[in-house]
Amino acid sequence: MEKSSAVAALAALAQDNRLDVFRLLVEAGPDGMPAGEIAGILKLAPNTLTFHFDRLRMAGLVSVRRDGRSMIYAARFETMNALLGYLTETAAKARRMRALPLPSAGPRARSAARFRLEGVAP
Amino acid sequence: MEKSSAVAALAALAQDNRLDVFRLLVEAGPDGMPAGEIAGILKLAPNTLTFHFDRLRMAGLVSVRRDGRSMIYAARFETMNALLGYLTETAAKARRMRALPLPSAGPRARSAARFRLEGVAP
DNA sequence: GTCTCATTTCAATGATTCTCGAAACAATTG
DNA sequence: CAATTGTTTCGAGAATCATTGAAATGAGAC
Repeated sequence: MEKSSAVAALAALAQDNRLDVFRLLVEAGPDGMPAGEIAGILKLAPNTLTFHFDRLRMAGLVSVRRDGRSMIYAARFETMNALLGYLTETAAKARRMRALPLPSAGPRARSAARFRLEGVAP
Repeated sequence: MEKSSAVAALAALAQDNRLDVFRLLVEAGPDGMPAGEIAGILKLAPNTLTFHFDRLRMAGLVSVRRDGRSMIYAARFETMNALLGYLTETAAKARRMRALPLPSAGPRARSAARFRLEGVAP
């Protein structure tokens, strides 16, 4: 992931309502959730929610599809994984540069950066 | 980590210059780096840099100490780890709720969320 | 077709954000 | 002490952001 994409994704998540929306969509899984249901749960005005969806969508963090008159939004796990990768990548580089400190000093070994969000975005 | 802290940290990192600053500080390690050196490398006006340091500091992502007339800024790995934890936590919950999909369908197993940034903030 | 439901678009507003120039402050140097 | 260096504080300005109310669009129901 490039820096500009990382900044976009971070900015998209750096807002109370949007973070709530995204976390709700992650819980909902790959099938997503209709906009109206999210508006009901989070008590957000529909037009305000559209505004936030746009931000999340521009950052590649959610996808949309139409089902009847509902719009179904879903989390894009791929992008979230890429963001987490970008954030831990810097740490990995730093670790390499600092030549593996505390090789046997500490009781428990430091684990390498590993993570994965599950799911497939449509 | 609480949601408000996560939003604060995300917002602090969601800006080009600040992300550069933070990544530079992560590379610099626990000993940190003087403000002037960062200003030189990233070509930022000193007062602009102070503005960004304040954001990062308010979010708990960096610490400061004075050394002579230099201010030494250092990344607070603890906070960054907490943020990564917060972000992956949601995913873990979602995974549990969706009852471990693809238990043996894929060739390689999905690993649990594990990460760690190294270092100790002063 | 008309009606209703779900969501989006548009325009306006107050709040924040980022950057800059000028001035102030702190600590070392001469 | 005055001069210099490194950084912060202050004030201002343009830009972006989040929210709102009103109107428009899209799709199914009657």
